[in-house]
Amino acid sequence: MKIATFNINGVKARIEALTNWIDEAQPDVALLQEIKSVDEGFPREIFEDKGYIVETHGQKGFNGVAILSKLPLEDVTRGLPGAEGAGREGVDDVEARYIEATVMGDVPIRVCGLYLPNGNPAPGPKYDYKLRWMERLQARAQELLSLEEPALLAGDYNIIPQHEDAARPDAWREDALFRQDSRDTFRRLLNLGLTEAFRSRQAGAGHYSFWDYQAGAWDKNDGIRIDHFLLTPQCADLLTNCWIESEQRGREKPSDHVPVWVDLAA
DNA sequence: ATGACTGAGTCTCTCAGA
Repeated sequence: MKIATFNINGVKARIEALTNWIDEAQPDVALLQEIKSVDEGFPREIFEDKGYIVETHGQKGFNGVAILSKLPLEDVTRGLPGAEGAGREGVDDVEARYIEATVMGDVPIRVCGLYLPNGNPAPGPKYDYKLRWMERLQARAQELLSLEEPALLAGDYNIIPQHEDAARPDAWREDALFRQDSRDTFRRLLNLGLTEAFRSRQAGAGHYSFWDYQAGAWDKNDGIRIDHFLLTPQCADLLTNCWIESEQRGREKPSDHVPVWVDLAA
């Protein structure tokens, strides 16, 4: 089963590039971030006509996450638990950044699609929100790990885990994506017993998932790797491959992120 | 080549992204 995570930077602006990608790449499951759409505005019929089940958790203007799946989904939940200020009824967070569902293949897989807060400018309230959000994610990851079942947490983490994950790490030293607190909090998440899928298959520098629109970043391969798959042990045992589809960044009217994939023996 | 872009809403400017 092929599962992709893709920060599309606006479903309306990306509809051509996104549908072309779906047609060519044929993901079994796609976890989308930054749909920048309310649920009612998401063009679900376009994907339903291609055979996908569509579950969204959107808001006006910014953020927003979605799951497209060729397989049935069960127990869909929206929002990351543990926010102090509740938003819409039944949803814990004012910002639409998290969705979970169980993909009902031969082996059921719990998939969590997340769009972690950027956190800039740092330090400041937005950075504090990012770190608090990561603590809540850690609590949810602990719950999932305690079930000892296949589960994955994937999406735009807005974290550069290591120096080799940025073309110019010095330029990011004080940025919320690379600050020591951000990396330490990400490391604590991994240390619960999660496997970072890409680094379990591929070492070395030069592998990125985001290139800024500005200053010719793509042409210079001035990128960062911030979109990740974290797998429970039972899910990591199913992993057969993980790769970054960087070619998408060179397409017409691309997102600034590209898809990251896992292939699971499930 | 000292490359200031893109998307959405408040909509010809501002905010946010990373």
